[in-house]
Amino acid sequence: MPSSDQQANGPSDATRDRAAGISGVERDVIEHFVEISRALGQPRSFAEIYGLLFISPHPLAMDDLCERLEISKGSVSQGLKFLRDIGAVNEVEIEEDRRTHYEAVAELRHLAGRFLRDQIGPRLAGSEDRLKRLVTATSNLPAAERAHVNRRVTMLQSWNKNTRRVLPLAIKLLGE
Amino acid sequence: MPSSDQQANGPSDATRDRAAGISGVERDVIEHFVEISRALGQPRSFAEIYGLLFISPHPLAMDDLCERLEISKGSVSQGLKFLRDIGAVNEVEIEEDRRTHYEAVAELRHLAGRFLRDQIGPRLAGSEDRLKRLVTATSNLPAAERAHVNRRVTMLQSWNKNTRRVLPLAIKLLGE
DNA sequence: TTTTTTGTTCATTTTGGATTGAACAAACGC
DNA sequence: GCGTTTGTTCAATCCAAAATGAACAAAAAA
Repeated sequence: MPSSDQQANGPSDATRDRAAGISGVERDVIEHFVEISRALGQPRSFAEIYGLLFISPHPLAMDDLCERLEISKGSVSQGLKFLRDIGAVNEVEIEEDRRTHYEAVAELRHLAGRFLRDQIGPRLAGSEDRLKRLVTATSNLPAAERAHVNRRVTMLQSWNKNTRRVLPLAIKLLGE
Repeated sequence: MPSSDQQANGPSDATRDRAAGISGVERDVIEHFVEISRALGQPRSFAEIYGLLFISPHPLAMDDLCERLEISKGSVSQGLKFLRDIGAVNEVEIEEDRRTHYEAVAELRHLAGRFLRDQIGPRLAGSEDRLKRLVTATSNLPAAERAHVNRRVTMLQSWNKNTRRVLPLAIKLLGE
């Protein structure tokens, strides 16, 4: 009876969330991650998944996440894929249960580093390409406009360069 | 005739945007800011306003922004309020025109600093409060859970502390 | 083999937040 | 005073992105 054991002992806790077994403290920790992830423009469900894994004392499988967070299987699958891709969760093999379980990677430097590298880095690279093309487009502009536009575009290039220089340093500093 | 002069000379440009006078290069620069701002979770219209001001050779009034970007007066008003608040634009007085005009503040360090201080800082402060309350809530947990939850919450506090320490440094580094 | 369990994909639905536009206020010119 | 111009506010609307859930595939158990 692997599917109903969570009903068997946990749910007498008066502070649990609605139907599923989310205690008050767990809810608060999850909400903490939801807020952070909103600031980073990531969907709420992703943060909920990471949050529950972060506070859980043992790895959880997709089913557990669906039931306890009350979100759909599709969302959990997508969320786990994202979290796997940025290295925020690890797969864990559990004896006598063939479902793959997940645990949260709990190292700030690792998390931030991968997030910045995978989510922000590519955007900065794209910007650089776009700005290069802009320089070309600028060159066949009436002379009057050209000077000013060129100054601005050059400025944007230098902003990009600075940002790419500082991000890796910031990540390194985060590691204590 | 201050309102229609833009129709008098600019619009013969074949690469202009639909009805309003946005040239191809201008459009690209604006789009550049739109992408950056999306990564920061800010509305498109705000980025469009800043972008047009950034590339414009002279300050613009609300009317100009409405017409050329084809967005509503309400949006422009809200966008300018936000940009004023974070110090991304300056008000400029123009002779013989009582409308207040705006110019973009074009210093990366200033922009990033104010944005982080005003938008991210308060969130981090809020987090710290929430985490403090969490520590209290944790203390009346069954001993078995308490140890683990406490370790996790402590970890979150240290992440917060590190982030607050690194952000100002990163801003300083951005200033070349 | 057939059935069940586990997990992914993707077309549709839902929704949070951005945009609109009308009502309003405030400042200026007459 | 009265009309006009400039700018803000906020309820209603709209839309892009997130969530859903059914269809599907793959692997294990029967």
